[in-house]
Amino acid sequence: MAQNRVSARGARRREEIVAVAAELFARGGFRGTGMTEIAELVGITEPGLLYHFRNKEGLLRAVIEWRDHRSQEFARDVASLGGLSTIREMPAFAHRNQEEPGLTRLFAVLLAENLDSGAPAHDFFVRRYREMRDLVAGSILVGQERGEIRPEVDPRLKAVEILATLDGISTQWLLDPASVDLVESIETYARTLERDLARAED
Amino acid sequence: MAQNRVSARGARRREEIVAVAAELFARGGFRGTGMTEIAELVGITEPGLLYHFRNKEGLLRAVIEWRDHRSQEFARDVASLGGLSTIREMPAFAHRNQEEPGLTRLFAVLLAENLDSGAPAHDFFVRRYREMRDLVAGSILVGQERGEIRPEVDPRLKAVEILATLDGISTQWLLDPASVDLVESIETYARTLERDLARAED
DNA sequence: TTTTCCTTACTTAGTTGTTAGTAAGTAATC
DNA sequence: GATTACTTACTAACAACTAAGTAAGGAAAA
Repeated sequence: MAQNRVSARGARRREEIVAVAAELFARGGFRGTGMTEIAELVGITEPGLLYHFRNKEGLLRAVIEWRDHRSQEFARDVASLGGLSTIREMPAFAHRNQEEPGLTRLFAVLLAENLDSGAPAHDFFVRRYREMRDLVAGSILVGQERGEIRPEVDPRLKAVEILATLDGISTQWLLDPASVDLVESIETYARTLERDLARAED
Repeated sequence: MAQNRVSARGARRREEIVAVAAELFARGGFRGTGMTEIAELVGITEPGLLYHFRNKEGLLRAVIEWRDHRSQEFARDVASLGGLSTIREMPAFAHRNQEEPGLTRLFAVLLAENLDSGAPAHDFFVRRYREMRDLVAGSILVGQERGEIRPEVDPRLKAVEILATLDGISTQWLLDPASVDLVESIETYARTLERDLARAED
């Protein structure tokens, strides 16, 4: 077929399609978005899309992979700091999400759509969250080794909690941005966390 | 039409349908679940469903209302305790969710499907989360008046954070129950919260 | 430099399956 | 004997996807 061939023109077109699809999937979900809708916005016919992507699921995969790269890069950078420094980067993370709500929304919507095992991207999200938890837990462990973080903290449980809170705040913000201030909420949470993790010595 | 008439037989049938629909919406979402699928599982034809419910969205509304009643009852009971007592009821909340994952899953899936304003149940979820935040914030305020909770805590921001964490933990558990222990995670979070909210006096 | 020719990037037209929802008639129930 | 609770038969719209043909681009040959 065609997807394997590397052609500058085609690659550019594919990126264009992926960007549009990401936008629409973020709004309406995978199941709620039709190929026609995507095609129309790209300025192509429906079979034109299917020339570039084997099928709708292939397009979904491309969207996820593309967006995941950027997202994981950032996460890895932040986590590599280790310990409390990682936590202090959380407001930056919030700012980025606020300015680019598409990414945040895309993953929130797709995650829920793929909770069920058997859903097209279920395994991807299982893997992703395991990796993220490992990343955060590792960062906590580093903090404990440095003596910045209380040793009684269970890194794995705290990782679940931190990711949960960040996701949950983002979701409430996406639902009702007039009522929930993303940056303020995450900044406050970061302070809470710092207080929580730091050894009680004052 | 028919929905207004009150007939014992019909009411029972409607409940039956709502229960089945809730189960299927929880697995596959609203958009991912067909009327035929629901009808088949109820043991009725598709137009048979539409006799009881004006259309698919009407069925969704019925499902949400039904499940929301039970859910909010519980939330109200717990919040009425006020202060730290409310937080100490969180493990019970976790146990209930674990034993009845349908409800948890239903709301997680439907919430994400309705993030977009214009989605059929968007307004419902906006209202629901505002109410829940008010409920939790009120409970924190009570705790502060009693002197159980530090006065520096911002009740509204802490309410966002608490709901976020509970939702986020539930979602991770739904996605990957083998990796995330719902009850343990929430119990640990409850302890964290108690430590966080209590005045620092030891 | 122009012609040849293959590959890439599509289009038009159509298929098949499924969707929510309707119209009209019928069986059960009170 | 009317109201309630359906059924069968259908429709119109739309879903993802396929088949087959074509236009444009770029590289190589004449």
